[in-house]
Amino acid sequence: MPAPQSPKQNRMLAALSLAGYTHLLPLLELVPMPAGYVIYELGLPIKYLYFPTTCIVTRLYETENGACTQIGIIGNEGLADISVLFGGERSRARVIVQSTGEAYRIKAGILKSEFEAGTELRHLLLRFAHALMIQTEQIAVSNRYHTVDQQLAYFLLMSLDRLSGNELHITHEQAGIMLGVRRESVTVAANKLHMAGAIHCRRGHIAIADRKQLEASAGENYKIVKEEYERLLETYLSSASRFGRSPEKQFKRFFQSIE
Amino acid sequence: MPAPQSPKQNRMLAALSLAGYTHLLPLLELVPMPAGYVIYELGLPIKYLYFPTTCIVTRLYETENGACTQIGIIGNEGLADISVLFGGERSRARVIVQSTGEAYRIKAGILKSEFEAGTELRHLLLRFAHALMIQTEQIAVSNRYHTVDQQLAYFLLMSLDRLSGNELHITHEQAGIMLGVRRESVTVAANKLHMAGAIHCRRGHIAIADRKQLEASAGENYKIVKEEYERLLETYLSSASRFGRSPEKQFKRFFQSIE
DNA sequence: GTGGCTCTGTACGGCGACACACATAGGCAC
DNA sequence: GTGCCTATGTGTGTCGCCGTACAGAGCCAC
Repeated sequence: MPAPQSPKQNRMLAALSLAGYTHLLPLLELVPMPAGYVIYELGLPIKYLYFPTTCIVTRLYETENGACTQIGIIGNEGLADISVLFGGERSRARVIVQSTGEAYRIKAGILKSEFEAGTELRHLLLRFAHALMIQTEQIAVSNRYHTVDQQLAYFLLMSLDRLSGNELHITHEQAGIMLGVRRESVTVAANKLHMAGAIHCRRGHIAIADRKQLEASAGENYKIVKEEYERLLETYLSSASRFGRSPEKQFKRFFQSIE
Repeated sequence: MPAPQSPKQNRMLAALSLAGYTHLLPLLELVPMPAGYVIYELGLPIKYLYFPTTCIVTRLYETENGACTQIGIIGNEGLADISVLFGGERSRARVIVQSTGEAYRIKAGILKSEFEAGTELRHLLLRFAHALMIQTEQIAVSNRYHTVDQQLAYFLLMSLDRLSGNELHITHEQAGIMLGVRRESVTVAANKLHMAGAIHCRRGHIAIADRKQLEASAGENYKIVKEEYERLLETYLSSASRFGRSPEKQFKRFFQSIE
């Protein structure tokens, strides 16, 4: 495991080759990320992009009348927010810190240039973007077909996968905002999950009691996204070793035949 | 207007510089795209990517028990399917032809190489990917908050924006599959839109009667995505002129500093 | 025109979530 | 402990969509 307070706590950064990492290192700055901090919002200028280490970041979509839905969650496997790199300056998504922690930030313009220039970083970022898209697609499906119970289970699992403990500091009200449902619906759903033995609730806290049970409650919903993220992390690892040896050469061979 | 049966009917290809376009041209092949043709499905090999000209392509997401939801629609402004370029080989999205027409196809491996190599094409593709992500995000929100009427209106507008006429060849059953609702719900919703004077239905056909009214029925849903796609097309136009003059200059500096 | 298939319209009970209202309980400040 | 604020639990009526069932209507083949 990497030492505390190292950029390598972010798995994407850890996946970089030595050359790529040392190149990026002086451009990174450790910053605290308090819950509620707005990283990106329509109309606000974007100065920095963030590689989370111990915080988690949520992508929300707000409708005209103020209703929200979470459309993605980002932990130490990624970057907040990737959409800036795609050239579409405007997005209705609002990106905020969901859980207090730390991140390494980098000037948005610099990372954009790095994204343009270096194949290695770009590959990692695109691969991550793909996983994020699958997350959003899955949420779209979930919003149509799944019950609040299932969605709450999914949300808890996704969040806790990206945190060290097994307890989430969140009220039913806040969870309701994330899921785009009423606070009361969260309460009812949480009670169902509690009855099933999956979670344990305290005032302002939700903890996993039985992970297997919780995963069962979430259904295919979680399974698919989890698998995708496991594949993402595998890609990170293989990328690190591949690029570690001889950056560009190995990369070319990769396209000729899959090793 | 471009001549019939030219790759320039696809707006992304039309946005390329002369150099980029002539480079790509011999690699493109005109193919008919019959409705229902599967472009991409989990488990099937991907040989070709498609630049639609007169067809429209839909991205569906299928759950384990066979229920579907549309998570995106692609016309002559884009490419089907971009996810292949991102390095995530697997996606649960199924990409099929929704409306019969034509497209220019290119070998997936070749376009992937072009995507890696050329900044111009990559910029266009990423910009398009951003618009597609916003579409998916919007659908996620829509699936939570909007009624079937609104979603049907949105679907009709998005489809007909990408076709030449103002009539869609589609049954209520098929529309129901796209929206992820029952056939009967589509019938009821279509009648509401008909009563409002927005559309006119025939057996197997739905036509716009009053576009303003239909847009009003769709709500912010459509407006946001439409604006995003207008911005995308503007980017295409400005890109064509910018790259026409001096292609790689702005990124050269960073290539040097990397080495 | 006639038959037959597909598409469309309508109805009814059920369920999940919503809006609203209100009661209870946890935990911090003092 | 006491008070107070916030978080949580519960109930009632409404609404939108689902599942199911069935009737009518359009259109092609013959």
